[in-house]
Amino acid sequence: MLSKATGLGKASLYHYFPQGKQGMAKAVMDYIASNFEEAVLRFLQDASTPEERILLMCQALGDFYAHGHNNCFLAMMSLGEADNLFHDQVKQQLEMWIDTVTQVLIEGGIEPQLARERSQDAIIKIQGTLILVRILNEPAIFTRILNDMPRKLISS
Amino acid sequence: MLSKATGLGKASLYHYFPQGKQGMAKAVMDYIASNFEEAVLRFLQDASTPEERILLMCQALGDFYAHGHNNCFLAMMSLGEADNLFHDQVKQQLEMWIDTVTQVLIEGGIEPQLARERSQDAIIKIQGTLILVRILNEPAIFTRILNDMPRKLISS
DNA sequence: GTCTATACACCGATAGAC
DNA sequence: GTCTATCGGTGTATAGAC
Repeated sequence: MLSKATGLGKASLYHYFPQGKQGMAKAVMDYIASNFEEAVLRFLQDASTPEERILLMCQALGDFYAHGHNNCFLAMMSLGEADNLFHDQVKQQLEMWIDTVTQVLIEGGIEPQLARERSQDAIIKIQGTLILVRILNEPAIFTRILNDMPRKLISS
Repeated sequence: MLSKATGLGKASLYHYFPQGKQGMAKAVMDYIASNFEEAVLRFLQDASTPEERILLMCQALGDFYAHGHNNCFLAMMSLGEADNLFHDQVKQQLEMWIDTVTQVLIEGGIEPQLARERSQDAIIKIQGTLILVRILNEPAIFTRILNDMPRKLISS
């Protein structure tokens, strides 16, 4: 697939990625992590109110996951052989996401432990919804969950 | 793996499964579906109250997924090449689970549409939690989600 | 039914020419 | 840098003896 997409032969790809398959996979991971930060996490570091930041993140999530049609790359990489090679990196990315949301909720006046649980709950829902939508082919579920998310995160 | 586990040579396995890999995978799917029905869904058809049935199902789910240490086979089969071969069967299984929970909630006096959404929410949480626990290696999250689940499903 | 032997395609990777 | 050719290994499956 990479060969076809780039127009390069296999050997040329191995020239750019001396670490072979693992190097190519890491490049994809880094690329997606960078995208996610730019397209989603960025809103959590805005100057606006915590409520507004949460709302913006949820909207951004809809686009990032193509309203349920994209899979989560982190979830993919936590399976099979990839898990052996990238577990630490995947874990770190996910923890960063949870921590960032937690911090915003704390700034919004929510108790630290509750903030952490709500943050976990939100990401659990994203992940679970992507699975349901993928299997059932009902994008409306993704929309429903994402619409409810800001309120569930910030309500007192 | 199958050869080692059964003590049979490859050719013998192909004798029992003339459909090859696909036949073997289907056997695994059917086996797990049967287990799930016997170990989890069974409680939803009990003679007790809807509340009690939901509670029993949630307890059974904890064991079935080894408190977060097992992956969901349906979720696995919805990825990659397997999805092409088994999408319909996977979808049917998942719909059956959602429908069964929905029916119990309706019997418990919850409006049909809300019942359906709550049922989806519960299964979303199971799926999402399995991903988080697998990546973060924090089984406590699974316990927390499962403990809250009966209340969230049946509360008025 | 089970085995050994084999076919065949693909994957990950490298060698070496240009 | 890019290519063709090739290697070793593995996965899926079959042939044919017993």
